Amino acid sequence: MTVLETTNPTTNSDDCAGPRRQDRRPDGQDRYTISEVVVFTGLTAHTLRWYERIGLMPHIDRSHTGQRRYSNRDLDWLDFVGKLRLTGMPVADMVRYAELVREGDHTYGERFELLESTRRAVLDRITELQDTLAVLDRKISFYAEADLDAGLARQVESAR
Amino acid sequence: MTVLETTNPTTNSDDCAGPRRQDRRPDGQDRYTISEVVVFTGLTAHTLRWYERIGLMPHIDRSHTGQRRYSNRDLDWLDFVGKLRLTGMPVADMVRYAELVREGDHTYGERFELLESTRRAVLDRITELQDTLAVLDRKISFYAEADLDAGLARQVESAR
DNA sequence: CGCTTGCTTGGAGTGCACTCCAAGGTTTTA
DNA sequence: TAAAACCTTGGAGTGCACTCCAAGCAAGCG
Repeated sequence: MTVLETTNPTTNSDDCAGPRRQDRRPDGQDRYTISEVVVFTGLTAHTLRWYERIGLMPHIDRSHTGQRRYSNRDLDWLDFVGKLRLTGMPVADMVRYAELVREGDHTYGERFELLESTRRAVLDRITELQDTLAVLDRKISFYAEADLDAGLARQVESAR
Repeated sequence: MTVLETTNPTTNSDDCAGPRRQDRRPDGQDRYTISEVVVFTGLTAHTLRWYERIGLMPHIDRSHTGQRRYSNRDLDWLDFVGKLRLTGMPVADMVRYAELVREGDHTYGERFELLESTRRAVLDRITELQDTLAVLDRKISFYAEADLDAGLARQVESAR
């Protein structure tokens, strides 16, 4: 029975977080197989190939038999893409950004604007989350009190 | 041609944010049709019915002919659900919470824990977004410099 | 009364972001 | 050299959160 293409996201061998990304090799010997990149990024091999298909990656180098060989530069790009993903940016927008990078230096302005509007979206989202947190805290402290006096609690809640 | 079931999220008639929720009627005359609730919540009628089907709503009162009549209490619940949705909580978890509420007072402990872990998730997410913001800012200031070099200073200034 | 608009249902469809599969070729280990 | 593990592709499948549809009943107005 072959396992192939691990799917379990907990099999990351990096349970204790932190920037301990295994052992990147120096430029020149940076020809990583897809499964090494899986370890570096936490993405699945499926996802890495899919990123390439949709144009989110630059063209990845290949071995003489056609297997992917990722470079340190590719890893840097994947790190950045991971950050964009954390912002909640849709994949389509990330692809747009990747296209701009491929098109060359004359797209700096547009890239700047894309990042700026992403930045604003992140700031808005943070504000939104902080507001929500306030509501959550009120509800939580209500339940904490209710814990002390479970009988009256329901009436209090319906009154808000 | 019948329009029915508006789909356009910008047809909210509430473009200028704020808590100006139209005109809630006093308790006793609070029997809103589904389309009134659409205006209050910004959700579509489809979504409101779907929330009911999946058990995210308590049983909604009906007119003598079977049409939904929402109460102020239902509106409060939908507001709270909206907050939970903003946290990114999966709908399945919200349904779980709704079940706990239906089950009665003896589930206070579990509700408390659910809210507490949601709270922690929100805090983590805020931290994550702030970290991401730092990366974004570095990238943006790089582009801002590049823009200056490229003679695009005007754009930079207008962007702040 | 007829017309338009609104509401009902179960079930099917959509868009996103993956996620997996089959069938085969490649590389590493014993 | 043979088995085990790893890699390739195009296309199909999954899960989530809606989103829409068809067919028909209900409500408000001139």
